[in-house]
Amino acid sequence: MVLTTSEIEKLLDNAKLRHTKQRTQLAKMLFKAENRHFTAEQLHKEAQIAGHTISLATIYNSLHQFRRAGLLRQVIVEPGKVYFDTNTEPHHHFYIEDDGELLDVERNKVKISTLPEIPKDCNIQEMDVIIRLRKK
Amino acid sequence: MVLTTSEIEKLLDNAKLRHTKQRTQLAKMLFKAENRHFTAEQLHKEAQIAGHTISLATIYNSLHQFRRAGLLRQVIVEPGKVYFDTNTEPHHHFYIEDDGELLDVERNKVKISTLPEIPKDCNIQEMDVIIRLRKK
DNA sequence: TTCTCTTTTAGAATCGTTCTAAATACCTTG
DNA sequence: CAAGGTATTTAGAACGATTCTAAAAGAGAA
Repeated sequence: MVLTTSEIEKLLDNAKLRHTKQRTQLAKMLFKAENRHFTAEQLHKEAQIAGHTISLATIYNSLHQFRRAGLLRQVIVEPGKVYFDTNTEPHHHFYIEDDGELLDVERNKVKISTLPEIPKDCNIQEMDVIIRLRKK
Repeated sequence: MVLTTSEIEKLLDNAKLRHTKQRTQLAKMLFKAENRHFTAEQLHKEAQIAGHTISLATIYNSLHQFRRAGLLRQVIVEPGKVYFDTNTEPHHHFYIEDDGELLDVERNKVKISTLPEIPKDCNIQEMDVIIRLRKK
């Protein structure tokens, strides 16, 4: 279930981003029915396989633009590499350490009943729960 | 409250690490009454200020040895840098995004009452809760 | 079309970390 | 204590992910 061209246009308009070939191609790859987790490098390879010509720099640029527009979220689970997540709802993650796979955990599957006192001069920005798994 | 030389020796013995000048100096800097969070670079600077001659490579080597021995834990909260934590008990973290400061949150301050179902072929390795804060 | 501003790009630069190979330190054993 | 063997340390190179740079290409407005 891929977005139509006009849906992509709307998405880019909302993000206040011009419609360029590269951004349109990326948006079509990313915003489908199912959410996905990926790194910039993975997406670059995928785009090349799909026959798109897009430089790695543009991938990085676009991912950060999408992120600023609230269309993507970063997930940090491993030193030296950033995952992006098309699921921008508050939720959590399983991280399978053996193969670097990231899986969504719905928010309501982790019930947090007590929170610590927040330092007085701070606001909560976000809360990440990462459940690290190893294969048996 | 710094460890005595013989306490450091015991600590290195338990970790099955030879007593070298560098490891002893680092252990003395790290294992004090209060727990601390730091990066390899920060520790390197600190060691130099204390007048110790220790290369960055040795800092990295030693930190990983201490980690393997269960004396340190890694915390990953930011792309492209690893924090170490002398608190090896299960616990959580505040991360103050403005200045990269990491604070411990005792385990019992976050009560997690429901956990999602774990993929059948996996075991839980660890669970990280990171509460990201911004200064008002 | 022309002008201006934005976007893309290849490649260089950067940053934290790891690797390499040589020098040094440590610990036996004779 | 000296010799020999292994472990450790080190400077600097290498690395991998990411960001930067400056130039070329593209988009939109007049």
